[in-house]
Amino acid sequence: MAKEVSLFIDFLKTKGLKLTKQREYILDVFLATERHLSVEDLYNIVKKKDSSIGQATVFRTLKLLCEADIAQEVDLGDKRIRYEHKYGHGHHDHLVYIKCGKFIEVVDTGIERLQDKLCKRVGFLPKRHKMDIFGTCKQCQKKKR
Amino acid sequence: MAKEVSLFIDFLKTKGLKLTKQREYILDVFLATERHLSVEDLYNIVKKKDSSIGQATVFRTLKLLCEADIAQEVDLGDKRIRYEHKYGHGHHDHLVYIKCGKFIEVVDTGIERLQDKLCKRVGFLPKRHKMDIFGTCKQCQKKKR
DNA sequence: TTTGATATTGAAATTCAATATCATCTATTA
DNA sequence: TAATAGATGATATTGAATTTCAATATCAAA
Repeated sequence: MAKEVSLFIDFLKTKGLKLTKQREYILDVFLATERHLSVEDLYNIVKKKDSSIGQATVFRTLKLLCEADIAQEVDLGDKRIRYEHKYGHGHHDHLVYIKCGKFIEVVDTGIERLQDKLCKRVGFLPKRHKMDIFGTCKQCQKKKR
Repeated sequence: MAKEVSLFIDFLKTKGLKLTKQREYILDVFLATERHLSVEDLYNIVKKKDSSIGQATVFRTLKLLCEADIAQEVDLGDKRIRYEHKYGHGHHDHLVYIKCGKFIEVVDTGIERLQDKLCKRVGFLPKRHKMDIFGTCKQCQKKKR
């Protein structure tokens, strides 16, 4: 069993909530998918296997997963909330491939250090930051569009 | 007359569009406001002076200003599209003050350089990026919340 | 001027994702 | 088993973004 599942069970327990088969299944699918999913994306995958699961449940489960620090929202500027895996993924930025839709997570300690310096310089106490670089990967650079 | 106004006139001309008093007034107010405005924000300011101007016109004018490179969208993660001045403001990142809502524009050449390096390292061709740091300024750090 | 072609406007309608509501349904416990 | 609390899925609602549409304004040409 993935660490995330037992984490989720613990989280639900402390909140007085229940592990249902819907929640379990939604978490399974979420963990198995290495992409930035919107609620609708995840719902579409989930309903292929079990068409009885409703979009509302997917929505609510994702919120719970965020509360449990298993998932987190990402904003890639496409006007939809997307979710990514959080557990086991420390702070990171994104390189987002604008043509193929893939992304990679990066951390550059040099950049992080300069960000802190910059904040200190102007008397700013940083709480969180986001840095996303949008561009194309080698494969995509060959494509017309 | 602000440079932006003549820019806008030129833009409209090449597009076969007209400079109306509504557009002119909306641009005036936009330029006079040093904040990240949503359509609604700008509309609320505009209608104080001229209550006959509709929200749709503000919306459309902001889109035109973006096309003319006078304004640009900013996404500060509050789930609304905001607009900032673009003309005369080169690329920059933001330090956003999460309590008082102010922000400053920053450019750190060190960070920019490291970003480019990072991209080169993974064979990624960057097109655009955004980096926003959210935190509190000195004044706000004293406040409870 | 006047006209006619075209662009613009404001109000209202529509869209779309996010979220809330609610009448069941389901598990667990007394 | 009954009672209780939570969960579910269908559907309704919200709110910002965007489009529609009939009325109006603009401007070059007559």
